[in-house]
Amino acid sequence: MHVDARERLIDATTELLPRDGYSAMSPASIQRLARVGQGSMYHHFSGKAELARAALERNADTLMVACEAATRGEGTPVQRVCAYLQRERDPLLGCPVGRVAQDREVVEDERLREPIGEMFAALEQRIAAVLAEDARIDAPTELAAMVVAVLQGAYVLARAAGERGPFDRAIDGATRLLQTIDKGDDR
Amino acid sequence: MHVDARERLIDATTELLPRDGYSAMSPASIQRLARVGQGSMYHHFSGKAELARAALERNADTLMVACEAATRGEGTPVQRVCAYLQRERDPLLGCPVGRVAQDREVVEDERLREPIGEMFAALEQRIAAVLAEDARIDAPTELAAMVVAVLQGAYVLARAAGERGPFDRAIDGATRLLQTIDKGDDR
DNA sequence: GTCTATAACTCGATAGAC
DNA sequence: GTCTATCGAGTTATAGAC
Repeated sequence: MHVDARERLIDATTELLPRDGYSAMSPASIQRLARVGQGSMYHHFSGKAELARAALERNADTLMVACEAATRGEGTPVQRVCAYLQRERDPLLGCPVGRVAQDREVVEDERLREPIGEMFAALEQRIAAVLAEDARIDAPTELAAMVVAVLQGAYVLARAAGERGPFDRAIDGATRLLQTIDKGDDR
Repeated sequence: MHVDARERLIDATTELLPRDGYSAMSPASIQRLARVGQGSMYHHFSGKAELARAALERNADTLMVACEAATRGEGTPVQRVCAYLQRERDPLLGCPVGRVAQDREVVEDERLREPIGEMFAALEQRIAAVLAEDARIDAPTELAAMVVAVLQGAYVLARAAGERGPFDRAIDGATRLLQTIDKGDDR
């Protein structure tokens, strides 16, 4: 079985984006990993930006699906959001999408920023909707933004520390705090 | 009154680091802003990395001082931590220190990662110490990590969205949640 | 559709005059 | 201590053969 070059290029970019970021990810490295030549890459994509956008959209989809799966489980709304927070992640690598949101080139190119902004907005909305199922929780919108922010910030701290400790502490702190507002009696 | 070239170089780098990140910040732009020539810069510093480290240390010091000032005020421990969260910031620019913590070149160069990691550790410790003043708060260490993470994540969300909305929501959510554990009777 | 060669540019850093 | 000229490497992208 053999996937075509276009597909392999997106696969490779999907893998390299979180590792190198956008600016530091060179077309040469993509071509190497995808086992695709220079000319081939520029045949399928107009350039690095278009390829990165395709890969970002794919990574964003994957994360959205994972969020929906994690929050669809059993338990109170708060418990389901906590389950999402506790998901398996690789803190030292960085978030496959958020990792590049600090990159200046990305933020200044609307085509690249768009899929990232949309994913975070969708994540926030999804989590807010789950929390809103419990009518006694006020400000579900703000709590949802906080949940997404804790995750992204936890990645930043882990990378800055060179170890996952701060990541786990931050997630743990957020989980504990959320549980204190969970009355846990609406199942 | 006239500051020497060395000082102007650090000043300029201090300003450019949060704006451009590390990789995208070129020595040429530093020289332009500092009104210092190429040769002069390489006379005072061994290169871009050494200059960036000096600037990062300065930015980290500034932020630590601001955190200590904000948490030294009136009110319960939780109120003082919330006051720190609510400090005036420029979400679309990015944190003067955390902004570069995602950069691969920075993370892989111990000389650059060190001052960043140390600042976050110090922030966490400071906030944990404040929260620990209230003996009824459990897991002050984890809550402190969460507070620092929320801030860093809020920056990420704002840059990804291209507007400060998500930043304000995340800070607001964290503030509200923290206030729910504040019994507010130990002053 | 894929290849190789190379253009056009920018990067960080160095050399050597003054 | 500061200047200008330049190096060598690496960048994204294009040209043109196959």
